[in-house]
Amino acid sequence: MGRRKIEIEMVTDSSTRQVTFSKRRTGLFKKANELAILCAVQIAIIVFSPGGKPFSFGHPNVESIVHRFRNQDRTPDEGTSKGAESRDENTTDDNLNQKLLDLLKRLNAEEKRGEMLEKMVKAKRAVKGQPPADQLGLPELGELKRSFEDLRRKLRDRIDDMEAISSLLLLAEH
Amino acid sequence: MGRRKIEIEMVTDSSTRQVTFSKRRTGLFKKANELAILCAVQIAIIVFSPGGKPFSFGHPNVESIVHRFRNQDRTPDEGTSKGAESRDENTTDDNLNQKLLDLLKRLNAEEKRGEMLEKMVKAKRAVKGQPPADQLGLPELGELKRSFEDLRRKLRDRIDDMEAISSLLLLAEH
DNA sequence: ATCTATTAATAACG
DNA sequence: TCGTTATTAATAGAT
Repeated sequence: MGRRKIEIEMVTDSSTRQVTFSKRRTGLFKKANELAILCAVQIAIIVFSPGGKPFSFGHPNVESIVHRFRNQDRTPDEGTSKGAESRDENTTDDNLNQKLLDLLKRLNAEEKRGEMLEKMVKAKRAVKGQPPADQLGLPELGELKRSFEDLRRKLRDRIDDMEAISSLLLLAEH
Repeated sequence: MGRRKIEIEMVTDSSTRQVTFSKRRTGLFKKANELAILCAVQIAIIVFSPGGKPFSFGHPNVESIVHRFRNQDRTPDEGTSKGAESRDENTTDDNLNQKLLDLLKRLNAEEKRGEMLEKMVKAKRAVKGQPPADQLGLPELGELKRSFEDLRRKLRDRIDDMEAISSLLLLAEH
């Protein structure tokens, strides 16, 4: 679909290959977005450029979809498309309650973490004012950053749980 | 690119939607395959059908790509489709602290919500045991569900904040 | 980055 | 789901 038909084989010229990558990645993400909207489905794409840089597309976001995919026991085969199974049917009430309780357990765990973060911020504020405002490079920053990333990861998992639970509630509601 | 141009909005007829999903998924996977070969890159796609069935494409396979993505998880030049990106430039230290404090404020707000959810679960447990386990359809379910969705929405926002803050911390670190 | 001749994808239908 | 085809959309090569 260009001035000429091309064979599907590696583009040898690296410059051309990069251009092709950029154009086609854009097109692919656009298609993915259309699919998500037209069919109201979740979709995630991860692709590494020829230079090894990661690019991703997610509707609504990559992480939750990856998580959902991993939790789903039925693994469709790789390389092509293949359907697996739908939702678990035997959703007992106990099952539901257990999930809710698990969720609450995590909520509490993260409240603690929230408190920890608060302390760290206070500590950081205390030492503030002296450094040239722009580059502090304090050791606390690294820790703070790690904490954030950890918390973020947990939050993502929790969102996944919530999506699952919402589905269950929807089913229970009829 | 069919007999008629269509708007990118959810296809209302479920039968048509399923057909559209199948065709476009096939087309998308084909494009992904071409991109992988033409540019010699790794790519993975995960998509859930309208019926909730998982489909995947991976070159060379989904798992290795997801793993690679998770490990060197740095924010790519490009990212998701939705969610208005902000990425502010002038990152002063005050700026940073303000963001951290805002985040903590939200954390506290959600702790309260967590407590509320806990109460609701307790209430639900109390009335449990009588209903036929399968279909309770209690009014509480609807409320619970709404609460979850609301909380989920807030969590998503918070993740966005955290991503932004992580970036800021990364910058501050050098 | 933009342009456009050409090919490729697909919406509607059978 | 599969095949056909009128149309639209993506893009290869050039600027």
